Amino acid sequence: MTKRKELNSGKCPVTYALDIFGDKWSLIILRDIIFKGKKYYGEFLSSPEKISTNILASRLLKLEAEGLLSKIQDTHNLSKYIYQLTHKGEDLIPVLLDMIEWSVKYDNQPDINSNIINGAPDNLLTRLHTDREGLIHEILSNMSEHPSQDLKH
Amino acid sequence: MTKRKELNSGKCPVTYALDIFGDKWSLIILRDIIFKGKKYYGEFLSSPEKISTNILASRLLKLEAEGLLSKIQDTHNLSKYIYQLTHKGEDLIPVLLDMIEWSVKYDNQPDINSNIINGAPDNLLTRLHTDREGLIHEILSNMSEHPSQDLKH
DNA sequence: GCGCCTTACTTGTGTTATGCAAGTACTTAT
DNA sequence: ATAAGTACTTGCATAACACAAGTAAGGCGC
Repeated sequence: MTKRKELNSGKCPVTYALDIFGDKWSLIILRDIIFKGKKYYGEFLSSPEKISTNILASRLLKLEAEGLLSKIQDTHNLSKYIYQLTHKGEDLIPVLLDMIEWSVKYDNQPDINSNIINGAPDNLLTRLHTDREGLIHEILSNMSEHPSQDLKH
Repeated sequence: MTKRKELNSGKCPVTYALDIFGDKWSLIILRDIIFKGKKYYGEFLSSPEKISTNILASRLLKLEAEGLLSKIQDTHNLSKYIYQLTHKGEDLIPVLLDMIEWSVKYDNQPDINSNIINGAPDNLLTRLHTDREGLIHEILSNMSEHPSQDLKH
């Protein structure tokens, strides 16, 4: 019983979101950061989806410009840069989680259900319903935990 | 404390999803069906985002081929076809809702918060947290309620 | 039946985005 | 000093897209 007004405001929220991350590569990059703990340009290049170097550079620039990522120099290797999520980027985790839940439900590849995303928290699927908040917090703490892996000292 | 295995399964769930609806236009079409109650080719064309006719046709074909939409002839006008969501398509509503929530939080256009999506249920934002299931059911019932609008008798 | 409008596309053409291979500049390791 | 690592940039071929026009089938008035 909802009224449907035909007036158009400036921009619909869905369009706002799609203009920022509504392409395949942006979300692949975000997935790599969120679930695989990646942070370097070279790490993104090594993903099985094989993103081109120019596309990766342009997407990182755009995601940074839109405030989803921040780029800082790695103090332990000045030729490397660390890309990490801002709060605006972190708040996209629910979108990714819903997409994963949907895919697992409808992708009938046999091997996919046993191995959701390499590096994602255990029991991700069941916890989506029972402990969504805790799951998101674990993902966030996993991300901040990982930078220390690369400092070999 | 999650183990990160480096083995790659055939296809990651995020990639599966993106290969199906990971472009701007597919999600615009789904938004129009879900929140605006649209169902005809001509209605999709009239959206403010101005999708081209050939792109619309190719996307409708793909979404149907992927099982997100079903296409049936309108029995009251045989030159028209009704595009409607399958269950697989309906299960994308949570993704759209999360995207809307994210956009409303970060899009600082002043007029956007007062008028979320024309035709969407009232109090959508607050109900995202307090009554997510009920909200989804209302969206679904809104969709099935609307076909009767066009049968004038 | 015969125009004429509506509806849902298809086709052709120019422009934009992407994919791929190679090259550049700076930093680090030997 | 030289080589290797890292993060890009550049040039070119290909694919996707936007735009305008055209086609085909159904509905409607007469």
